[in-house]
Amino acid sequence: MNGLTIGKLAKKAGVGIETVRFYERQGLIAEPPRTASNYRLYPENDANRLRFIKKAKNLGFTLNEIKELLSLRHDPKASKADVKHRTLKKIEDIQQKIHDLSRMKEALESLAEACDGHGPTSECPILEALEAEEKQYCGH
Amino acid sequence: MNGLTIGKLAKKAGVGIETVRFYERQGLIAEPPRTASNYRLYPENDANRLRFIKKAKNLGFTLNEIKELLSLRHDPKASKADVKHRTLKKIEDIQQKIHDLSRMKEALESLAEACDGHGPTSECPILEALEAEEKQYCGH
DNA sequence: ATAAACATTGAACTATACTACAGGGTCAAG
DNA sequence: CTTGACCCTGTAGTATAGTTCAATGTTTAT
Repeated sequence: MNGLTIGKLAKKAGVGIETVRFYERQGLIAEPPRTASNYRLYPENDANRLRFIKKAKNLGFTLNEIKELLSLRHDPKASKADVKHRTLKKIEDIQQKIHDLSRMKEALESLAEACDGHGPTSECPILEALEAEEKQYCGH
Repeated sequence: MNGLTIGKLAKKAGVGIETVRFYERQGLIAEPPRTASNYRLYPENDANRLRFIKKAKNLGFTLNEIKELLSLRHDPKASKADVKHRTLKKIEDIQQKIHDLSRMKEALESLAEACDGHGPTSECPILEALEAEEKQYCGH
């Protein structure tokens, strides 16, 4: 027994069956081989691909961005230099996201502390969290 | 001259005018005072609020989640303990996101290295990036 | 062998988050 | 005092990411 039916795959990846078919239409997962009775039979590894998509979506990437991320490895019509260039750009995006999340986390930690009655805490740590760097660029 | 018209505010925050009115309808920003001629007049600080919303959206939070985040400070009908509890939960979410992004970044760095012809690199670092921890919980 | 649980397609429907009018009023410059 | 850039409300349309449904075929368990 090799391969997963769409239901097994969906369950393993924690997504809906319809979502799997939707991702196939969108080109996020490859069309799998079919059984004699026309059932899709997925390689086990597609569960990881689906889980990746799920997490990446949770991290604010659109399906199109995720498609790009997944196509970075083995892109046949792209030079190594081009792949490297695009990869470095993605890394920068991600670095920025990590940075923003870290600031948000700090703000929430400061808020949690304020809840203990320990103070003094800034009046509005959450808003401050992500605004500081803008000021440096824009000078408002 | 105190306060920003909706157009000035939108420009300062880097969003569309319609978006500002939409966020007002959704309860993400407060209804501002109006001029005699019924124009909205926003406090300067609302630009920061809008920028926060923009960034948080980019980090994968929905408008509803963002609303919750913004209401954590000064929630009148909630005990300090309750606010603290919800805040700690948000911090965990964020910690998880940072973790996932870090793994993704590592994977892309490994991919970028592979582009230099330095090797050997894993065949599929991107998929591996986010799948490892699942295995530990599910034992597949 | 028959019912329950699963699979197929295609099309319609939903939620979220905007975005674009239409039809009007306001304001600042020349 | 008009022209253009701005604002108002309300409604309708769009993009993204699914979700549901109908009508039908297949597999599995009793």
